[in-house]
Amino acid sequence: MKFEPVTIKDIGKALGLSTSTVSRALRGSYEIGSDTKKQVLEYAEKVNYRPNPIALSLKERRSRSIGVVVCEIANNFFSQAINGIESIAYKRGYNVIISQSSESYEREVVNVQHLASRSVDGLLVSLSSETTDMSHFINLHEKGLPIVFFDRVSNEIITHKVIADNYKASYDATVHLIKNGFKKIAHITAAPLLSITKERLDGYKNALLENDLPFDDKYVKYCSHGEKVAAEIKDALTNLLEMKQKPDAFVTAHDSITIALLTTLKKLDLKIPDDFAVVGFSNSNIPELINPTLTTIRLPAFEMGQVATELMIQIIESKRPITEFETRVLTNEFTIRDSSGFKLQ
Amino acid sequence: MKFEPVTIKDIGKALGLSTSTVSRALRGSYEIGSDTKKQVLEYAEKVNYRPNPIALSLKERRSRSIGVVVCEIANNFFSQAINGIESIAYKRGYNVIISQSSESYEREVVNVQHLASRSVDGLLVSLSSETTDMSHFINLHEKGLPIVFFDRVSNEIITHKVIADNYKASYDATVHLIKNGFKKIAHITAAPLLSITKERLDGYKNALLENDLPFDDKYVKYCSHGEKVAAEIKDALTNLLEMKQKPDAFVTAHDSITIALLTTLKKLDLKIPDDFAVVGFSNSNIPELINPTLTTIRLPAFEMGQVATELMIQIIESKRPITEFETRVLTNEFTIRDSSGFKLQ
DNA sequence: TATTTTTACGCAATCGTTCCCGACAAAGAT
DNA sequence: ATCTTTGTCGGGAACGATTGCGTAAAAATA
Repeated sequence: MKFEPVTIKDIGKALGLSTSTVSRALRGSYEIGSDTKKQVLEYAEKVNYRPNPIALSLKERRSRSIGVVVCEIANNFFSQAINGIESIAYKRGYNVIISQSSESYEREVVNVQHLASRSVDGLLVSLSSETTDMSHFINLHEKGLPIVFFDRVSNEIITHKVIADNYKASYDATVHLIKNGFKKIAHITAAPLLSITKERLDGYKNALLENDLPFDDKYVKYCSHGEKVAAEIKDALTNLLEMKQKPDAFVTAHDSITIALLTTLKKLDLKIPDDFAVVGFSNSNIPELINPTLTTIRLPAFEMGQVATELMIQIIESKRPITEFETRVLTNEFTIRDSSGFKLQ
Repeated sequence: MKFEPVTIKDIGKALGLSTSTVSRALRGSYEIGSDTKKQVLEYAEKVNYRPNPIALSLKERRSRSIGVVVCEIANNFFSQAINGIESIAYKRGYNVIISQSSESYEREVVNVQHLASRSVDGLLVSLSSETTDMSHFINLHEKGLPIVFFDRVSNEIITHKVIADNYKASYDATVHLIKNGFKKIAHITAAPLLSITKERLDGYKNALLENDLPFDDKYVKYCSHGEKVAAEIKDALTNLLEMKQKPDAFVTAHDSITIALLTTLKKLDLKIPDDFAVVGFSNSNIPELINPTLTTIRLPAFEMGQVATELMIQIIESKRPITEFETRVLTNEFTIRDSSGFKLQ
């Protein structure tokens, strides 16, 4: 009843050879006679022999698998990124083991330990929004486990990183709104600790300053966006709408925030872009179907996953330890649609 | 430089004990003295000992990992389902290894072989739209590998299955359209081979017949929806619009078809629901933001993933071989919005 | 005190594979 | 004819953990 694949030992027994001979024949070693080699190869083919990856992992201390740590799988950006990861990993013969932190530091730590103990050959990481202490990564990294960060990175570890040009994206978005006549632009963004949050905030801030508009803290709202983004957005929005100088436009720094904002505005029966203009970071596949069509910054999620995985495999398969690391910055797709149309005077 | 975790042997050496004693102490065996036990436990804690899962896998011929085979990760339904899978698997101490077939039979076969050779303890499968030959699954299943199907199932293998009530969903959707005055309802659906396609077609068909409306083959369009759904939809739509009796409503059987249809209708500047009403299967998180708001059938993706995983772990951890299998049918969420509003007379 | 039982631990096999180290024949060199 | 080389192959350890069996010493019993 059990699942019993054929082993190298079985082949040896069947052919009257030792396991070492079979092993060598299978790997095409020069010290095996061509007759024996052919015999083994043919028999192995016949019985559909597949080397046991578990045994190989134990022996070689590598598993040909890559661990992925993200905060959420069911998210446009990350599922697209995972798609990119999987596409490269598959081609290169690696398995992908996925775990999600749900934006929790503790879950992140547990997941990372779990993956490490499963002997993944490397870790592809996008940090949780709670993470400040990086020691769980630093420990493993110092012991030689390759780590590549993407999207949400940290500068506490020197390794390959793959990010989008967040600064430029929110800079461009903000400038675009300014050009269209909006002057009181609010920024609703993710958790303050994240690298993406800082970069996007800087872009927004500098766009304002360079266009002689004031930067005001009160126009910046942070949403940690765990399970309850909608509620957070509503609070933030209520807060913004109660201001004497209420904003006339929003730059949202995250897909779920964008959606929550649009939903909230719609519930309050506020018009876009007449009451408020919106430019959102979003990897949604239907910005054109939203009413009004949504001006978006789309992150190159798929490519980010691909590049991160390529860099990872490069490290894993490198003979000599890698000392030169790079930070790959990919460009976003900024598409202007109706939600950021000209301000009515 | 290498990544060298502490082993049971290291502990034994440090404490002057044999590996067997350490192993037994760690597992709390009764035949180890309490002093020794305490000593080992404390030392293991101190050096942060973690048993090597690879070695355990080799020994116990199980890997505490579950393989997932879906056609696409970056898809609302599947990413939500994977979320459900991961949530249960994590709780029960299992890893999740994901692969995608991209609707290709060949890729599916390769992925399945790959997962099987990695000694996954079980396979969670949603079939590709090309799959007719099930022998790659049958072989493994006969050798004792647990398989649980979800969403896209096959009756060639008797095992647990988790599906949505596809029949009822499309039946209800069709009846709803009929009640709202639509009489020429087209059905745009997925690949003809899939179980979900058949079930949804039956629901649609019977709803028509029971309401004394004719069922017409020409109103049913199949889209295999690989990479080029949009083009397929456009063809199907062109075809439908050229009919003398062109339809006045659509029931779409898949998320990407729904989106492609809406996009195409929008491009052609056709009005919903005045020109055409639409009810779509969709697990999009923004049906209310679409213009007009979209009447949807939402599959319980997360729950399906959860249930499938629970059933899987039940099989894996069962002492005696399981002979009684069930097909769990979960209910969908049918939400009526504007895209299926009353027909103008 | 002598014998049996219990306690507490070690030895060694096992899982599937690789690889170092010999072994031993035939062939070539001297 | 003897020695060295070459070509083929097998033995066995190793990877990390579990576990059946064996056994010394200590404890319990006769």
